[in-house]
Amino acid sequence: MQSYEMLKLENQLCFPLYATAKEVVRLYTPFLREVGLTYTQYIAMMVIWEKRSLVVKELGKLLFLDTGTLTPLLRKLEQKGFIQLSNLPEDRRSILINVTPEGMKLRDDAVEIPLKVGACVQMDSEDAKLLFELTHKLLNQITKGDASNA
Amino acid sequence: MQSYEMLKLENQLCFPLYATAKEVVRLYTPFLREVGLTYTQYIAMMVIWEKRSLVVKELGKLLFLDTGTLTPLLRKLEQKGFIQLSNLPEDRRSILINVTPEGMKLRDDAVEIPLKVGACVQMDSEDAKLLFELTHKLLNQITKGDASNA
DNA sequence: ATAAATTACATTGTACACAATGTAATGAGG
DNA sequence: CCTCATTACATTGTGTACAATGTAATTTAT
Repeated sequence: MQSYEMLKLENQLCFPLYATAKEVVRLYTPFLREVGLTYTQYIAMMVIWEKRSLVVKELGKLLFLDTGTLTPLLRKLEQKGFIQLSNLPEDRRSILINVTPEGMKLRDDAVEIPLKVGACVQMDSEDAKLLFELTHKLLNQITKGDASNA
Repeated sequence: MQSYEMLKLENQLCFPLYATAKEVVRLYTPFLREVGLTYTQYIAMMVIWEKRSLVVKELGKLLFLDTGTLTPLLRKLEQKGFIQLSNLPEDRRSILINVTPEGMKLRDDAVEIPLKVGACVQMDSEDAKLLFELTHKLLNQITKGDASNA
């Protein structure tokens, strides 16, 4: 009887984590739409803006996403003209991602987004820092010893 | 130039939140599969186990999910025999969800799941409590003043 | 009582997300 | 060199998630 307590939604840690992540992504949506990106495309572009050039496997490792998600996503980014996909000569199994000039121009439009979203949230910086650290800690804990990270 | 710093993945709070939630859900998957549920079906069943009987709108409000997600999900739970859907006589627009005896039996199989997942995580209870509180705080902040909550 | 607004849910279309499987290229061992 | 395991990505199928739209029932305002 007592053990059913652990099956109550209100006693779960996973649920507020799941729901909050979902609602935060939803907060981004209207701002991202203005620049023609989805949330997942946005975090992919963040990596691509910084690296300029990288391979799909590398991107997947950074975003914790597999090729079943990335393959169609990258094709959409290519269709929109933000990236260019090509074969890596050194290893013809790999796909190289390169940002285009339009892709870099997009960054100038996107640069306001973190501020705009931040303005909607009103979380004090101490809580934000704590939440940042705790989620990173948990993420590292979970994905450590993960075979897919080998 | 400096402002591009805010577009780095590593400086985002949203990303570890998004990735952690995703990976935590993934942790549940093998255990949930043993009892024939997906994660979303599981959190829905948690509410249904506790309430025994409730209307779709109520469930949606508790889970932060809309009918586009819930309608097909509830039909699958009905097909599996865990719930029964019917019209509410007092308001024929509403759909009433009732748990079946098999649905209640499922709870006995599911009762081990929080423990099994907890064993995979190794987060000390202080951090877990903090993370629980911070995500709840942020979730309330975001969904406050939300028209869809009216 | 009746037109108009609202509400509860259903449907459609787009986009993840991932397990499972497939395929071609690379690398390792003999 | 050749076989075999591994790797990087592609494909398929299932299941969310949600915006936008549709529909029928209820409520509100007149």
